[in-house]
Amino acid sequence: MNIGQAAEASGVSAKMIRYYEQIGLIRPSARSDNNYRVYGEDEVHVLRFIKRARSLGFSLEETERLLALWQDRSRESASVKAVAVQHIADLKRRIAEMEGMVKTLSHLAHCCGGDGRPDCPILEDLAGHAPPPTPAAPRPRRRAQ
Amino acid sequence: MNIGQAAEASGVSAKMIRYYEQIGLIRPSARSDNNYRVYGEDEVHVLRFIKRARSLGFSLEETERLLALWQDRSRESASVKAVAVQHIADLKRRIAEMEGMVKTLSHLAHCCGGDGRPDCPILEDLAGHAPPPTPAAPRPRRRAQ
DNA sequence: GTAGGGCTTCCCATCATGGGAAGGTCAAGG
DNA sequence: CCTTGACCTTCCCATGATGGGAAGCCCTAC
Repeated sequence: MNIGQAAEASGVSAKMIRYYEQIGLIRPSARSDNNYRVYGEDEVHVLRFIKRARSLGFSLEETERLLALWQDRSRESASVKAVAVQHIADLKRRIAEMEGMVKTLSHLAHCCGGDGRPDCPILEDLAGHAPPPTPAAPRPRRRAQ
Repeated sequence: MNIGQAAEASGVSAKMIRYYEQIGLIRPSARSDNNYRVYGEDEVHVLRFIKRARSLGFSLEETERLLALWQDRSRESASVKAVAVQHIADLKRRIAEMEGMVKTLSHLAHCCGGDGRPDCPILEDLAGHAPPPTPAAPRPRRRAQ
């Protein structure tokens, strides 16, 4: 199986497969005579594992730990659970943070007329009730080059 | 006021102030004889505006739009509200995504013994019930150089 | 005069992913 | 036999927002 087929079969892009190999998340695959990467079922399972872990929000570093635990038959499930529990806490923290933003913004948006007049509580909040500086907004917007 | 004082007064790091200037989010400050950046109250207000917008999760691009609206006295509050409403929707989408992760993970973690035995529903889920490939986990972990 | 702290620019790293160029390889079809 | 197109290879660059740090200039206090 070439990298394209492994990508198809696992849902991980070829680009990412090469990257995972480069950073040592997966081991270098075998190569065929023409120097193409060659994959088997085992490798596809590993890629699917990574894909699933990523879709649950685990970082590549956490994914690496989980992968190692998966392949360690003498693991203790407590080790796995610890990684998961930590990640859940992290997700909850980020969710709470965003919910705070939503709460504040919803309130402000609710108080904003959203009409043709310039008065806007959203801007007032952002400005901390300071008057806008007279100079116009910057236009060029050339990002770092 | 030098950049360090402006950073102190606004809560935006000196590093970031320079960056914002570089990408055109704020206009280049005046310079003193010794080529130091010089800031006044107006600039600090702008920086605080940016800081507040960032703390509400707005991207720098959205922040730029809000900044322009703030400085446009003939703005329509509808324009501001549109930016906010879009951002709220975005936040809600991301929250929902993460809540899905939390839900799945909480269930799996709850079902996991978290003891000294190797059996682990978390790994089973990640693996899609495939057996772990025999090769040990990769160790080197040398990131892209 | 020198020590320290602040400022300047410039480069690099993060995290995970994608885009794209330049070139090798292979199969099908004219 | 040659071309075309679809693969594959490596290499470099970009994203978004931020921080770290080096090398060198400026100013003030001792």
